[in-house]
Amino acid sequence: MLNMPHPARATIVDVARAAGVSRQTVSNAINSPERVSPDTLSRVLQVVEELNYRPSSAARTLRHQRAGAVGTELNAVTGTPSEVALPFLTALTLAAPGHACHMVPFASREAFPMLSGYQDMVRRRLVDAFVLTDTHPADPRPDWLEQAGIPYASFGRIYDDSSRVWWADVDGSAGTSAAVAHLAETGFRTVGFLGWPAGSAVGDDRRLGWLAGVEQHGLALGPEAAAPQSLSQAISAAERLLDGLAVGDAVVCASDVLALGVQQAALARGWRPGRDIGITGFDGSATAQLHDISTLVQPLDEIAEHLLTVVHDQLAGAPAPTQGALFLPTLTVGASTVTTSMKGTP
Amino acid sequence: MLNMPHPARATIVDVARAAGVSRQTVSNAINSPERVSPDTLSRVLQVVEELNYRPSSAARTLRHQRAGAVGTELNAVTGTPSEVALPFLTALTLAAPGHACHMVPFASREAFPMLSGYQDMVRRRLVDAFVLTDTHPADPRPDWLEQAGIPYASFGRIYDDSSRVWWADVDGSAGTSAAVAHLAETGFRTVGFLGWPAGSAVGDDRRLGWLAGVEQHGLALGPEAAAPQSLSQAISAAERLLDGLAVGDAVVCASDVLALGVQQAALARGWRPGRDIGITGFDGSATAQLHDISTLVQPLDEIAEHLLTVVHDQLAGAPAPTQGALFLPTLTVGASTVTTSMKGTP
DNA sequence: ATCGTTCATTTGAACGTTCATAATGTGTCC
DNA sequence: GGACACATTATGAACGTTCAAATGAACGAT
Repeated sequence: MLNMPHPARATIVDVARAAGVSRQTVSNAINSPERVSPDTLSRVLQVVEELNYRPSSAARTLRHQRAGAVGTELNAVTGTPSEVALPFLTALTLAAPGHACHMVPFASREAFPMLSGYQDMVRRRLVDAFVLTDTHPADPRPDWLEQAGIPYASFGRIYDDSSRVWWADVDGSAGTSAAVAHLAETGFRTVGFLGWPAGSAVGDDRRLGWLAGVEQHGLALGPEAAAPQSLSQAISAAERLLDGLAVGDAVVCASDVLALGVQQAALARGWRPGRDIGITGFDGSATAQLHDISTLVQPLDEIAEHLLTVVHDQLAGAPAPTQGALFLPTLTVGASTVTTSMKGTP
Repeated sequence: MLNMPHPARATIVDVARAAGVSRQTVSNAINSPERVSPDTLSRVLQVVEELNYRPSSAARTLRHQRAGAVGTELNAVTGTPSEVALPFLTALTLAAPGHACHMVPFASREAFPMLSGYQDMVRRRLVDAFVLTDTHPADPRPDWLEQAGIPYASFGRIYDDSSRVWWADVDGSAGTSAAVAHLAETGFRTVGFLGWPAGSAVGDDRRLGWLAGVEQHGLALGPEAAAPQSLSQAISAAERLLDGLAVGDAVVCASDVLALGVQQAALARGWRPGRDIGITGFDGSATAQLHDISTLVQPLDEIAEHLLTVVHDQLAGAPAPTQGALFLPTLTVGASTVTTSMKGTP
């Protein structure tokens, strides 16, 4: 089996030879340029360019005892994957080079993740830390990882224990509150709410923002309803909700799929979204974009940046922050709250 | 800065000492068990378990001159990311351990990918090869990589040059043809088509399957229309299309979004999908699932498996295959072609 | 002239693994 | 009994990098 020869890759010794210096000087030129005299620096860097040298990450990992990589689990169980999973992974991947690391996804077909999967990756020195997603109340992973001494950061609050601070999340309440503000500005006067069945921490939070927003802007509190994250059930719930609303009212929703349900139910009874009824969703998902629904876009870039900082700090032994971090979503306006024929003050 | 001590990780020498053998014997016990006598083997493996030893991938990479990793680019440019991007990445990630490797995603905000990004990852020994996605006619990447001697495999045909064989794709024509067969079985007699504007290789392929299917099953050829991958434009095109169809007819679509457009247009004129009009989409995307549209699900697991085999073979210097590989999509039936009240023969 | 100080650079060692090869023991055949 | 084949285990070296410590040179201050 004649092994395909990799295109000749220059090593640090090749560069050293070509520049007439030692290994270490090349290493310094790259990692601590201030330690190298200006003329040797430029000479070395030029050779680096000529030979297209890049330090081997494997050798670095071996030497530093640090993989320079962060693992993250992809949900592979059949069912509805989170609508923001890919954009979030993309945000992490984009932010990683700024933290001198890269992402390593992993997945299993087991319904529930197992610690051993996480542990193995660390033991094999494939990753130093993890970014968790879809963290839910009673999620065992924060406990596991903490006891195993494995750094992590979670996208989504960690509910069990308020002493856990290694997370970042979207400020749902502020988001729906901002949605109500937008509806008020646009001219809607009564605002209802379509959420998830009570008990979901994320959903309850978003509901509170609706209540606060309606009060703060002196609007009329419309009815509320709940449905799970399924379009058909969202439509059913929306139909009941619309029975209690009139043309000119609005509905704030806890997710984009729920908002889509309201949109479909409205269309079914001939109400034009954005004109006859205002609808806002939550998450900034592709679904909202596709259906032109106003939605609260999660600041995934900021969150990814923050989470990588958090794991980096843990690896560096920096003191833990005092609390998790909340980030504000931003409203993206679609046709579901404003149409070309602007609503005037009646 | 007190560095957080990694939980003590056992090395191969620790295992060797504890088992009373040499490094190499431990290595053999793990990599070539047949070279080790049965009793030493079991003794060593037991110690491996006790100490929870896992070989350092960094040391292996350094020694083998092979990263054991495959890179893949995430499309980070704003716009509509492919609906199957995440499921496909998940499929790759699931298949990777079977090929003794892991995936490394990367991304940039540049509109067009640059070779240098790919080259750097190889030079840093972060990855050995790449899986390309969204390959389009005149895509420069296959050329680049081939000239740089970097192994790759593409999800999606490589159009420029039929001598390129390192790809796998979905058999679009067979897919739409199967969709027509399903519609025929279900009782539809006239079948139209909603595709993308002519010139898209993927779209043209899927259109041919519709034509062939209609002929093969002796159905009536309905009208056809085209729209880009945007819901509003799909709806407009679908409205024109439906004008030329009657209740009881069906439409095969080149994508799930287009199918959604037909569904929405049908609902708008009071036609019940699955009963009054049959609709099939393509891709098995979350959109189709959400809206309960019959769709042709891409066999992503098979494709991922195949692509990893392809890059592995290249790395091993195996002879190139004679052609790319096509995989059949499978039809998932939703409410858009069959409803609870089964269509009988009239 | 001698001694320290500082700066730029070099050298030896180590990170953990596996390849190539050597050493050891175990029979087998004449 | 000795030469040979074979199975099993052990040793040295190398992959490419960076840390810690050593060397050498230039410069003042004494």
